[in-house]
Amino acid sequence: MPRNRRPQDRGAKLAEIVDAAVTQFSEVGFEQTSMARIAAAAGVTPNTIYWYVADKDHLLVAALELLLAEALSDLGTMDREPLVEQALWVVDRLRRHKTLVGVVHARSEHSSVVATWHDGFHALMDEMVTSRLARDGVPERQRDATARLTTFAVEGLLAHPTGPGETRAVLELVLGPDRRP
Amino acid sequence: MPRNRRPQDRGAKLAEIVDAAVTQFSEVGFEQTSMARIAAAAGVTPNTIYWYVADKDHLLVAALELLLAEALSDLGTMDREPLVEQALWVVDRLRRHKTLVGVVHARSEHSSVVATWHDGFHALMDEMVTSRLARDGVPERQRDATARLTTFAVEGLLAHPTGPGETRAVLELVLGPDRRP
DNA sequence: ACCTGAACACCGTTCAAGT
DNA sequence: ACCTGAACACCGTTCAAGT
Repeated sequence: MPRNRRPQDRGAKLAEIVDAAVTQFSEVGFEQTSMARIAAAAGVTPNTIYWYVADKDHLLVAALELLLAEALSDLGTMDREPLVEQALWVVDRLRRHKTLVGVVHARSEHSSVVATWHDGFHALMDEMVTSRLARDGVPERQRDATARLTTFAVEGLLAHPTGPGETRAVLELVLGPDRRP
Repeated sequence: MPRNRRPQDRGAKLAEIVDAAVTQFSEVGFEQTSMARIAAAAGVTPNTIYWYVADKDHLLVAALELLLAEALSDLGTMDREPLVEQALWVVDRLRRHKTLVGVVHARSEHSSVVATWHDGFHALMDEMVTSRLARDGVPERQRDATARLTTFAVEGLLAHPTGPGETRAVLELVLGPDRRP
């Protein structure tokens, strides 16, 4: 009778695979994580993964989308906090997945899915930061460059180990209270 | 009679291999470049490379060292130019090898040679920028964070495509003329 | 000292075959 | 529709063997 057997399992199984990928990518690293390893963690055979995702880069994008969605949802809570605090929170939150910054840049060169996700991510970041800068009264001429610089600072802080004081100092240099006129 | 046959060839051959690696890494990308490809470009068999370098990561470091030495030597020419111009020149100069930024970050996680080179590179950058900031009269408290931010900005500009105006705007935001009191 | 041919373990991915 | 066993082409690296 059921035209599609277990119609809700499909999404659930995919989610399991993506969850396994997120964990392995962040703990072991993208390149060091074989499809076989992810498959084992998800309780399937390596080739089964290919029924759910096209290839390893699509799996990376799925993992990134999940991570981003969670982070954005949590970030919503601190909507009214100063930008520096929000950026600081993002850095702290994503430190766990710092490996992925370099991986995204490296893979973007030769995988169009990753490149497309990467572009969209930056567009989103730019838009979020720019609108908040506008709200804070930063003059329009400075907004674009400040938004770009903010993203670069966040990526740089993620990719390189920096102490708490240093991290705050860098972000305040970009978004600091002295920037509000 | 010669205890070591062709004593000067050793360095020359190594240089050929590293040159081939630099070219292939920048044109095709590090991951996409197989040892076989580098070997072919250098006119040797794949396994011959292993007589000169320990592994692919050591070859990457050799390539980075060559690139950095060349860039620093050329940069010496513009020692007296404003910092913004120097940074702009560096970005423009290294755009050809932009792929390597992400690769270094990605490989640093699991290769100690690459990690060590990466650390040294940042220490050098910090020192260079800090000393120039001091010369420009930037107060000591701001120097460290500004130096860090400069590196992050340069890396960000390299990793992401940005137009000339945008690139300059970002760098001026960090090092701009308005920063001199 | 220098270089090679042949092999090793492993990788992402495919595919014919099962249910 | 979903999953698998077995295979494919390729990878970085090793090693015994040559000169």
